[in-house]
Amino acid sequence: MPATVSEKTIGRLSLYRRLLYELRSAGEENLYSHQLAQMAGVTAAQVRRDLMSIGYSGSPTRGYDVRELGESIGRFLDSPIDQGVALVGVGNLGRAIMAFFAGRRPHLRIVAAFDTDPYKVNRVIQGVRCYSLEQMPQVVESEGIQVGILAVPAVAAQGAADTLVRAGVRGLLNFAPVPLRVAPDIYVEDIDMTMSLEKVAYFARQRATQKELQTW
Amino acid sequence: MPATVSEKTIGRLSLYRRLLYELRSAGEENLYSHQLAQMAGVTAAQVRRDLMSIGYSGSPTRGYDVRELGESIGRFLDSPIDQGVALVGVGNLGRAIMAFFAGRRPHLRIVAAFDTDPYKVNRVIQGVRCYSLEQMPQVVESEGIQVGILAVPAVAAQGAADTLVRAGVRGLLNFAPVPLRVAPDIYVEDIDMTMSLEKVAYFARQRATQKELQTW
DNA sequence: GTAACGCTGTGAATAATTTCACAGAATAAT
DNA sequence: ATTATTCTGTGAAATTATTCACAGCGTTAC
Ligand SMILES: NC(=O)c1ccc[n+]([C@@H]2O[C@H](COP(=O)([O-])OP(=O)(O)OC[C@H]3O[C@@H](n4cnc5c(N)ncnc54)[C@H](O)[C@@H]3O)[C@@H](O)[C@H]2O)c1
Ligand SMILES: NC(=O)c1ccc[n+]([C@@H]2O[C@H](COP(=O)([O-])OP(=O)(O)OC[C@H]3O[C@@H](n4cnc5c(N)ncnc54)[C@H](O)[C@@H]3O)[C@@H](O)[C@H]2O)c1
Repeated sequence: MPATVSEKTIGRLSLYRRLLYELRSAGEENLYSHQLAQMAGVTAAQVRRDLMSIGYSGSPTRGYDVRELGESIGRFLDSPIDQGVALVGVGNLGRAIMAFFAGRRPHLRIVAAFDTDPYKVNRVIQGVRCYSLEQMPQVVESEGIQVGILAVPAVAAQGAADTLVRAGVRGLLNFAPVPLRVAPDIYVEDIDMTMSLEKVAYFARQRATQKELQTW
Repeated sequence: MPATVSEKTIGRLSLYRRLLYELRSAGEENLYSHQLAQMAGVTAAQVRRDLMSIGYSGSPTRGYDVRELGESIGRFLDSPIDQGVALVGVGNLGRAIMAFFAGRRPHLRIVAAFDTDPYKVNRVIQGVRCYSLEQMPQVVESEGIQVGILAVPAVAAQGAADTLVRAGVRGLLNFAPVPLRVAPDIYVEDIDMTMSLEKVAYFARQRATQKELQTW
């Protein structure tokens, strides 16, 4: 069991757990590494290697217990106490995100939203209260929020990140197409849709071209 | 100049180009690898290594020409002819995406949307016509679409992917939290917000804990 | 019993990615 | 001119991530 677990492994564990949850709903009780691997789109060795890091062991004959493994990943990934999330920027994307996460994982839910638009402040959207920026330090403090989602325009992203971090947030999910400058002990995950779409366009084109050249 | 360029490098090149474009708007004409690196949040060696793959050379004394380098990345990344994109699923997320990409890069724009909801079909949203699923093969064919964005509910994602691929699409940007099963010559990029948020929550917590234990 | 099977857990090998470190080059200063 | 400076481009090294390959085990079949 390694001291630190890589970012990639954490991501895959999250995926495995979701797949296990679906299997459990479907009534499955056991599965082998190669089955989970096929569902997750990775190799069986990868699955077993990832599971080493949480210290869960399967049986050579039955494989893994769907319920136990799911719970084991949960104990590893989730906080023992519920983690509240703050969303900054209640625009088109922000509202879609609120709708998406509403009523999902209770361990990790959006508990407060922030926006500069006075029309949005004090409204309740998807069951979540929208506050003004001035209220952020107080709300983040009182709710014990450690995670922030940035869905503000690019120009406002760095400022919003600074305010969140000053208020006590330790991790950021950033949708603004701007690399954030934060202290090295703050974790930032960027979701850069423009970059992702350009990647898809590049490789789609490349594969199409390769296909044409396929003469062997 | 390597025969194939890694996915990660393609992603960073997309980012570099955006940063260069901003610099150009700000009137900058030259910059060094360490400056671009700092803006992109990577090392200078990484920038130089990435630029090797597109075969653009800078000057040891002036660094890189902002305009030339941007154009050079464009020639490498972009298709010589405009690439149209199809969006499937005009819900909360789909509409936010349409708003976001509307009027951005003309090389790579959403030219058609698809939805099963008869209320949405034949409407024009953000300048983009919404079609029924039955029209997909015909529209994808006539528009020469190679790239698809999936913003449909999880249960509909695999079916929508299959329909897109059958119609001729070679690359997919998938927002549904479901690993897609497609032919190996189809490129898929997943944006899994649940996984990303869980990663942030995990590392935010871990860093916070480390800070507490910081006794050295 | 015990032999055969097909899995897991994991050291070792391999592959991919990043960083180091420095020769070579363009310029500026003298 | 010559020297000093500070960068780029790139082999080589280091690091990180993935895959191979197999010993060992629980189960089943006979
Ligand atoms: N819409 C998308 O699908 C999409 C896709 C990729 C990236 N993004 C990025 O996500 C961000 C939000 O996009 P959007 O489409 O929701 O934009 P939007 O304009 O619809 O919403 C932005 C919201 O942020 C609020 N805001 C502005 N400044 C603020 C500040 N300083 N503090 C708090 N709130 C502030 C605005 O009042 C508005 O409600 C942008 O950075 C955009 O580039 C959006
Ligand atoms: N909203 C978010 O911020 C968010 C975040 C992460 C992931 N997602 C994922 O993105 C997807 C869409 O999310 P959403 O919030 O926009 O959902 P939504 O319910 O608002 O929209 C889904 C849209 O897809 C259409 N649709 C349903 N079946 C279809 C089919 N077979 N073909 C074409 N269109 C079909 C519906 O009519 C609807 O317009 C979901 O898979 C969701 O899990 C959304």
